[in-house]
Amino acid sequence: MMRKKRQVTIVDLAAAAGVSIATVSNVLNRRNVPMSQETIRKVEQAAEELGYRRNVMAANLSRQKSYELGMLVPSFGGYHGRFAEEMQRTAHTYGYHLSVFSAAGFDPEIEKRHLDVLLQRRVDGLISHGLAMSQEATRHLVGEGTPLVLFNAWGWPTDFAEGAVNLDFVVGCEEAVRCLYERGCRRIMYLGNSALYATDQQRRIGFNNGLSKLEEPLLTGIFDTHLYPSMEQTVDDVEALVSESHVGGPVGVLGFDDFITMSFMSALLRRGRKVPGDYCVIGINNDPVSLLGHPTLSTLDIPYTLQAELTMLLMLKALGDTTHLNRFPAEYEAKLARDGYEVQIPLKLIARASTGT
Amino acid sequence: MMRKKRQVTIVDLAAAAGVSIATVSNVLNRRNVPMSQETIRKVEQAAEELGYRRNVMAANLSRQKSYELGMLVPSFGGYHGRFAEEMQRTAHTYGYHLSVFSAAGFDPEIEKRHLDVLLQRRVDGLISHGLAMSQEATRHLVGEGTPLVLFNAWGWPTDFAEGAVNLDFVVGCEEAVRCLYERGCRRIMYLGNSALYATDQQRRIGFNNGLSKLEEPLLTGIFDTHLYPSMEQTVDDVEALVSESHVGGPVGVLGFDDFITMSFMSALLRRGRKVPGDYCVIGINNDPVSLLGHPTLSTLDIPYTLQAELTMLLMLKALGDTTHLNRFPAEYEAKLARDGYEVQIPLKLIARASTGT
DNA sequence: ATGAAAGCGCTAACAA
DNA sequence: TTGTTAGCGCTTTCAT
Repeated sequence: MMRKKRQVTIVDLAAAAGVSIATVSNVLNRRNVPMSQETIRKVEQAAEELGYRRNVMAANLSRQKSYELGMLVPSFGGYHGRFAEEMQRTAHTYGYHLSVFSAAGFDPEIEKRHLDVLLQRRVDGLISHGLAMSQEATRHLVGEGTPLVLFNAWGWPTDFAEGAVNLDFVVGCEEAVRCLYERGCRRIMYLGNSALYATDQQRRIGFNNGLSKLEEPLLTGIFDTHLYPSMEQTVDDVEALVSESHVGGPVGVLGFDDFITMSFMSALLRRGRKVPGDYCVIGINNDPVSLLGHPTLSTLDIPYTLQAELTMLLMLKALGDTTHLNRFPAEYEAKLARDGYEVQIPLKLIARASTGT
Repeated sequence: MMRKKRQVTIVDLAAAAGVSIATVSNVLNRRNVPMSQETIRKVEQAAEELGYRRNVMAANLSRQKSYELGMLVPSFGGYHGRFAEEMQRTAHTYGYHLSVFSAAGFDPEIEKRHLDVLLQRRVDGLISHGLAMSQEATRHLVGEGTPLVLFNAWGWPTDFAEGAVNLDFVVGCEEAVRCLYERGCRRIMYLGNSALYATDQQRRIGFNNGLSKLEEPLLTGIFDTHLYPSMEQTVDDVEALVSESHVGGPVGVLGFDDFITMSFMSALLRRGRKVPGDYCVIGINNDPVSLLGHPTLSTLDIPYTLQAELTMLLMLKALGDTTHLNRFPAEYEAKLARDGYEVQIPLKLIARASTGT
């Protein structure tokens, strides 16, 4: 077979340094065994001179552990890209390397393929959103042996994942509703997105919970933006509903995310409505876009670091990796104990111009 | 040593099917050697029943080839995330799997780390933007043997990369300037971003080229948004400059990207300026945000697929992988031959409301 | 059409 | 303090 230019191996280093390969291995891995300074120097020098580079495939194969983690996201855009970035950073902090793959939307086939490759690569653990592929397929594919930690997965079976680290959209949306109410809104709408079912459901639950806690009766409505051909038409319907009531004050709107909300707000402005004034609107995600518009958008902020740390904590526990466990704040442990299988990450409302003062 | 539950290997399959491991390997890899249907059936059945999953580390180690590619991006946001996604898809089309890592901004340390891990993993090839780390360091790190294909890297040495697939911001910006001129703008500004030096430079070159091709004299200016504490102040300075001239017509503005441009436009609207009317503005990237505002933003569209295909073509050539080469349109080959080391990807101007009609 | 056996580069138990 | 050696799971050459 045609091989590429032979790589430099520990055998070469051993020869160059005049020691055995075991010693080379020990030096290179800074293992906790006694060895003379002289040997260390010789080996390191040889490595430097020969331009040695460890072959992790061989190492992984041998020690049955890869220190590689795999992550699946539906896309690199918005929240998921940002979270993936944070996870890569966090994983590194704890000695792991994280590869991220995008499922290009929510394509189950692509998900399956990435999962399979990851498993074939013998990653130590998997991190994934509530997958698009069936839970049956997931169970079958992942099987035993490779721990799976979920994020933003609600109501997933507790038997094949270590747990789920979820953004608490329920409480977040409750607060958003409360905020709108306090700004004088007595007509409050939610702009949903049934295309992203699970996460939309959470928001709806929070929205309804929030409404049910208010004193005065309200005019409320839920609009599924996914079913509208354009945002203009959504606004049409919202305004039609609003005009039915004779209550005063601004109309409150909570949107599925900052994109949808910004888009809705633009449509509003385009037809001369005032925000705030005629409308108060709140988005979700604190995406950079929320700062771009005029007015700036009130939104729910996501504590990426917290979510990433807790996800990693769960993973390390599943991996039985006790080395770094003490580096987590004690409160994280407590939170884990309190929340159980589904860990909740609280969202913080950031009030900006779109909700007035 | 404490091993995890022993994996199912081809040895197990061989035993179960009553054949040798060589045969199992042949069957599983659908190699082009004669074998009886019966054997194939037996092996596949055994694999199915025992839940066999290939260990690619062992396979890669043995055949000295991984079919893995590594990619480095400065972040998962905006253009880079979108392009990374497209590259993953494209790589798969040609039988490769692509891992993407974010350098968290342009941190050279993180870049270095990711590169090193990728190299240790013996990926077949590397794909990277014009790195933040020094070219010296890059040369040293990558060394021989692993092909490197760059994207959006201008003026990089031709000796250690296979080539660079670059977005043609020069021509794109020329066209943008032309467009503004045709809309009646006789005062044309560029909003730069020196934080992203190389790509900003390309835009400036195009901007100046565009200006130099116009007939009438103009009032022009370049503002580096990176140096301003807020977009409000940038607008202040722009308006100050503009007020110096007594020329009529709208003011034309080309922004570094859609984010900066949207932000600028918002600031404009906030102080009562009309877009279009008082100002015509154009962004770059055709980011989803460009559709969110009011008015919608004219922008330069990026042909992700083309850029990804050409990047992959370059990579496959470097890998000496001739299997799929014929799947590329002949014009791609021609383009490669024409452009040489730095391949240019043309950008298309999308005229929307922000430049009027 | 199938199998035996020599690696691939590294780790780790054990011996010296 | 250092070395020997048996794997890790798979590919591939060369016999049979």
